[in-house]
Amino acid sequence: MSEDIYGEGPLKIYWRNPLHSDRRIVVCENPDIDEAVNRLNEAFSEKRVVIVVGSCWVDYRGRASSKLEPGERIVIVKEDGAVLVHRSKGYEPINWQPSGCILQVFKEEDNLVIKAVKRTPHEVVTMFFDRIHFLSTFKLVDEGEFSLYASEEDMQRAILAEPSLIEDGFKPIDYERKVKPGFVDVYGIDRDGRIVVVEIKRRTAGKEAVLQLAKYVETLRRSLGREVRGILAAPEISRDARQLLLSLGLDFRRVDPKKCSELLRRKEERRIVDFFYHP
Amino acid sequence: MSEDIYGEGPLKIYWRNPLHSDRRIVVCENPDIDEAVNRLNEAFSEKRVVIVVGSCWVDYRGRASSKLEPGERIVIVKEDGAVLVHRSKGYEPINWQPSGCILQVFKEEDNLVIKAVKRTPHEVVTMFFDRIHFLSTFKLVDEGEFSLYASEEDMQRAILAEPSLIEDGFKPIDYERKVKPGFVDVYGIDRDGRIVVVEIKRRTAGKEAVLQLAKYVETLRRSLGREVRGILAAPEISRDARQLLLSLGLDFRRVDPKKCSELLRRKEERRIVDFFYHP
DNA sequence: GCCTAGGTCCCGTCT
DNA sequence: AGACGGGGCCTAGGC
Repeated sequence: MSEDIYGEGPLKIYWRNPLHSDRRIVVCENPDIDEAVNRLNEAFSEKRVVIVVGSCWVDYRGRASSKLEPGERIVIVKEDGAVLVHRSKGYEPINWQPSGCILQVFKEEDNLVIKAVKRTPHEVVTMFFDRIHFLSTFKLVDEGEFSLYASEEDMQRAILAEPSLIEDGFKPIDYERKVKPGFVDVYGIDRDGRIVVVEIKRRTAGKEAVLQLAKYVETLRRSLGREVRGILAAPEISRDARQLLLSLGLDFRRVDPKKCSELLRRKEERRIVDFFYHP
Repeated sequence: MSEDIYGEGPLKIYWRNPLHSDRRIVVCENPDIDEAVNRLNEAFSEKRVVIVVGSCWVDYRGRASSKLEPGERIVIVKEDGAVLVHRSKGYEPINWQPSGCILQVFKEEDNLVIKAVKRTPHEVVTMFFDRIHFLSTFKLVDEGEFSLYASEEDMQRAILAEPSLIEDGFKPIDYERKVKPGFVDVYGIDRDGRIVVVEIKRRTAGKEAVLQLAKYVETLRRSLGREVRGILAAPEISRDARQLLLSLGLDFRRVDPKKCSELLRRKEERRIVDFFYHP
């Protein structure tokens, strides 16, 4: 068995000093059951993240119940009590417990037992290990922000379904329309009968987006020999891009990708309800 | 950096022998980027399971897109190419890729980059590591069977084996029967010879379940040109759903998933006993 | 490839 | 608390 301990600092490493108070990472290779029990108790009380790899079997009882026969798996226990039992294949854990469950660890008949209990609904996952290949516990530092964006395609579909997202009276004619050097996202006419080209961007539009729109507008203007309006639809536009947009006589319309995907979902829902109640 | 290698046998351990052909577990603590690239390439080509713990940021592009700013996380890559990025809290991975994606690993500007690409839909998850706390790769041996009880399938089988769970005189004719778009869970006739459609839910049935049943009843009524009864079988039904159910002239029957699985177990037991004692 | 439906779905939100 | 709907849902099964 070897053990390596890293300190708080990003690069300083403490070797074989389990008592160092700053230790953030503890790795035990091939620990015996007693040591594993100690390490896990320590980890659970300190709300450390735990990874156990070893030979285990698992019982689950709750809304349903299940039995997993022995085999080698990866078990993760997180700071908030979430538990995941992963096999060597597949996206999903074979057994699990969502966050907020209470953890117990003990030795029973020479096996390591980890019990994760949750209430409402009452559910119990019990993991039995007869061999632990390795066990590690961590204090992970993670303040990184996570941002999720809906797709540009959602925005396009939402605009086609609800053209007033661009402006009142806008009527789409076509989309993904081929113009010489590419595809126009949406193409239509405004309330005064003028041709409109819409360029959609899922994120803050920069000068590149403006130039792309300008290119399409210019191409169409020439090929049709008539006035063409250009509208940039995006959640935001950068200062420089707005400047450029105005100087080229183009318009900006704020469109939020998330709202677009919600709008689409609502439309779909209504379609189904209408089908049932007015068939 | 230390490294420990276990052999095929359950207890025999090979220390610091990276060339041993039987190695099943490789653990690298605090590896540098080049070593990590080598280990990962080796692991991916040998379809080993990988766990990486370190400081990383993640980009996702596909149906939607997302950005995860730097922080310490656990990344798991499985034999079949499934990828999971886990933060220190929560049941769900913050980023992921389902099984079947193609993996690339390389060094770029002193960072370790793991790229997981999937097609249909085309999706890319890119993970950048600037520090790796530890990296381990495994050949997990896992042939253990998994059994789940009290699923909707158990309820279906129980109803087919014991149709009085629905009502006295009910006779099932078919199950998983295809109707225009979808499948009827159980299909049969009641004591008065009327066609019955049964929709099974393993938990409290909501309005959606009622609408699902209504859809099947309506479709069959039209295609058969005769009366069709609809029965929703579930442990509970929500107030609103019950209201809707009644207004549509459908019935509810309380059926408990656990009792279904017990019934099946008892039937199975009896079958085995009968086989041995009255062959 | 599409569509349909289930899941120990999980999770946020609202009543 | 329950109820409802969304999800990069994932996954399995049919066509």
